[in-house]
Amino acid sequence: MATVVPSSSSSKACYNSDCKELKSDRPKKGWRLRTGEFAELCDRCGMEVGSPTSASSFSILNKTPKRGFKVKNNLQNDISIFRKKVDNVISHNSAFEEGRFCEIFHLNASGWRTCETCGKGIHCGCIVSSTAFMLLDPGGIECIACARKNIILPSNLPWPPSFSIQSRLTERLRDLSGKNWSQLAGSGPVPWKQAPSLFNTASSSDRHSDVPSVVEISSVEHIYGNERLPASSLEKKNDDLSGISPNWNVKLGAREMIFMNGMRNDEKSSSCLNMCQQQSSLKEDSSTQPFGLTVPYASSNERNGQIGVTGNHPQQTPPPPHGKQFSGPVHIALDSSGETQVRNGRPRADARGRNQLLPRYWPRCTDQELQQISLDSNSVITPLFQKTLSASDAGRIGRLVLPKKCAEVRPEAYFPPISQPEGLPLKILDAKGKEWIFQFRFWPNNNSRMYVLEGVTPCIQSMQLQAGDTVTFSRLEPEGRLVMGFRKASSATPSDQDNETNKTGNGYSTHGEVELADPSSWSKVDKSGYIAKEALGNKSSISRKRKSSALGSKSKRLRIENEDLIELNITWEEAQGLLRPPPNLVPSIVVIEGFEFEEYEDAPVLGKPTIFTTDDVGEKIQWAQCEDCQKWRKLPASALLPSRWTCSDNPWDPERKIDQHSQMNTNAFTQAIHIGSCSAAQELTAEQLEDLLPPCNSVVSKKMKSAKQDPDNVEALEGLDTLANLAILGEGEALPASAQATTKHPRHRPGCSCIVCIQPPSGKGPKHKQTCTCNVCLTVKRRFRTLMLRREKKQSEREAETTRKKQQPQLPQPPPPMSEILLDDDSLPCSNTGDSSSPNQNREGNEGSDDDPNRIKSSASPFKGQIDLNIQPEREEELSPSSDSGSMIKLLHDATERYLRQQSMSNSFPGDTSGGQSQKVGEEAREEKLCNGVVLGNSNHSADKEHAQTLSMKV
DNA sequence: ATGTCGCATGGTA
DNA sequence: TTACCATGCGACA
Repeated sequence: MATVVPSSSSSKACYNSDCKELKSDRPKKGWRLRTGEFAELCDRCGMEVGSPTSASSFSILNKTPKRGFKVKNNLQNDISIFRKKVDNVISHNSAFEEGRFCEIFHLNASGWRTCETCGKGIHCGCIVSSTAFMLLDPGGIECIACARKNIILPSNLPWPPSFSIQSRLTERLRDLSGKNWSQLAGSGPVPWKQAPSLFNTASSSDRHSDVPSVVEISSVEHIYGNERLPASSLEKKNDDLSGISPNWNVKLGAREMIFMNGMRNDEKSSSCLNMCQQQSSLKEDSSTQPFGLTVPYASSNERNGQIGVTGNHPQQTPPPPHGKQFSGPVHIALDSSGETQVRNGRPRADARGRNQLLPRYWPRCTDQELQQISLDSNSVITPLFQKTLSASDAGRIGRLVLPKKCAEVRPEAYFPPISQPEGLPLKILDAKGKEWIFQFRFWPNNNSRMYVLEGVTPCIQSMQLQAGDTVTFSRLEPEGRLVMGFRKASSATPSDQDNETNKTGNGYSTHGEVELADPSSWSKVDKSGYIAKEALGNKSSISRKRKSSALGSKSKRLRIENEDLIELNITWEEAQGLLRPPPNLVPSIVVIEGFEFEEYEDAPVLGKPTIFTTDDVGEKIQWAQCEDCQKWRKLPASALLPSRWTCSDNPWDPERKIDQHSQMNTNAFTQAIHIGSCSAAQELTAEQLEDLLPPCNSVVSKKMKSAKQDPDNVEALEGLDTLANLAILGEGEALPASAQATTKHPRHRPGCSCIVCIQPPSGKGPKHKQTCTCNVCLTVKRRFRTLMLRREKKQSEREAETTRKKQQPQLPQPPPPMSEILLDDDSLPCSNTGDSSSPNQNREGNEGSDDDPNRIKSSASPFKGQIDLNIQPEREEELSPSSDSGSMIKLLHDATERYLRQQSMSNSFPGDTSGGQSQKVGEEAREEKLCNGVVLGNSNHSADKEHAQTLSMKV
């Protein structure tokens, strides 16, 4: 009875071809026909159907011409039995009312089966009916009602209902508890042992031949002969399904066909409503529908049907095709325009919350790709999932992180279960047929597991993949082999765009919703397949606008890599220059690896790069350049400027107040207060600016020239990083920018010339001779010297401590105070007031202890006769006295003395508050300031201040 | 110094 | 809040 053969309304027979009855003179209305008319049923079949109320209750069903499906296997259903049963039912109710009519005009009525438990006939050939039964492990099916009774039975339906139905069917299943559904869902996937074909441990013949395993989307032509659904029908269908299936009508050209074997309920997709024999009820929330017959993937109709694409589980792998119904390609449904329907592939999933495979893993393969994958076989391809390669995936580590859902047995058991972290080797074919063997394994992670494929590097390289590209894992049926396809990021499918850039919060394309509501847009959508590609080139302003993109963190990272690379093409130094501490926050000081870092509770703020200095009265100021007039403006040091700052945003310039014609970029806030003006003259001369600019922004020759012209400035600059850089440059030819890069500390600012910032990164930069007296070398030497002094003192203290210990051996020794542990080499001469810290802070207090012989290293330096600027003073400290460091010490001493003599003309800094120290200490402290611009061993507050003082210059 | 392995961490949905 | 997962990182070879 489910096979409804369209017939002329003038026919006297009941429209139900299985009925054999003659319709009466007043036939009952049945479902809506493609012509827009309603099927005329006999009194019995159409009983109680003709009333408007009844009709409305079936509106979705009636108005929804469905895509046709074929059952790929050759399961012949005992329709006669079913007819009898239906007839029995009909004797009580209208068959149509009972929803036992399949809405599809099944020409061949394939797919009818009987429940193994109750014998109820169920059409298994369409998506909707897939919710009405479940496959049984031993074969056969069971209606949903019977399944409820055996709810703990695992479902044989790994694929959820691909399209949810807001229908009477749903209501009928509403009483099924969520818990039950959950349980069903949890059992959704077929246990791995039931799907051995993937690893060729069982032939296809082992499978249950009577299981309607593969349901394919057949072309409308196939179902309807050469007829096609009139546009009106399609429209009606979409009207009915509006709000149900936002994505399902996303269509592209045939070659852009995307596979989709299912949709979440909230996608509410629907392509085929098959109201067959629904005695059970679905939960209203179709998302909880755990069952689903294989939702057909779209497949290529090219290559004479050699490519079959299914969404079935291996267990449901169809037997070798035979017979006209089961052979040939899986046809994708065509819309009225004849274009191939495209869907975002969703592998089977139980659509239940966390058991659901994230949309980003849904396989979206073009048939071209599948054609690529299909090789030359007649295999059916089952896209499983895809993974957009992260940097880690594509990196040298060779580990491809697998989605847990795809890796674990349930519910997305694409890979064999592994219980040991070592996992199993997996053979995966690439599109060329080459076999790769990856280690499928996991490691524990947060009470969970993290699954990876190891050893993918050769494959990745072979495919020339990189981060952002996508690999697709499919299964080749009936061989059951895993196939790995790929898609370059540059050739991302439109659905990728749809899913990754157009996703709204719920992960579904708004396109789909719009398009669903307007079927006429289908053709647009079809084209959009290519348009979307073009849109990709635009780097999708949409994606940036969308706050909640479907992109994961991975994708965001990728996006940065791929799209914002240019925008991020700034150096670390520049980035540091952009960082500003959050306003009104005092940083805490953290010493890491001997280096001092300012740590803020809040993240640093990206601000406009400015130049910090002090004015002639010793007040900290900063200079900022107007974005409009390019003039430099003096601002308080505490000012935090936006990245785009103009004179009009300058409320600190009362003398340069509102200039009406320069308010282009003024916001309301700044208008309300004092506002600067671009018309105001710059307070900074070009030469002064030249001096202010950090070396990276200033031509060295100009700087030197400027220095010559202004001895005062050169004094300020020479004591800073400029001098260090120049010293490095002075070694010979100018170094490329990369060679000049230093390992500046995170809070480095222009002008900071602490030893951390002035030394080139490890392995970079020229090697300095022992006799070199450049600023960097002198700094290193001086630090070394102070280290030695400190070490001596430490040792003597330790000896004294040991003596005390011997006198009081029973008393536990408190840990040394932090000031002692973290004392900087230069802090020793300074006060040990506990606030000592510096960017150079080292741990020689510990590392330099003599009682740690492991730390004594040979001084055999690979750079004999040279000074490695990358050498760490604390390491130097560890030099063995027996080594040739003695000469080095002497050299250091000589250089230091020479340097001190050179600096003897320098006056004490006004901000030098290191009173109370010995003269030597004071000199050293000053010495540090002169050389590094940062008071080593001082608190960060004073250091910052004095840093600015060091930068002080008469502007 | 470099690569690998195993796990931990933290960002994100 | 939790789970996932991209990536960092220490240990080790």
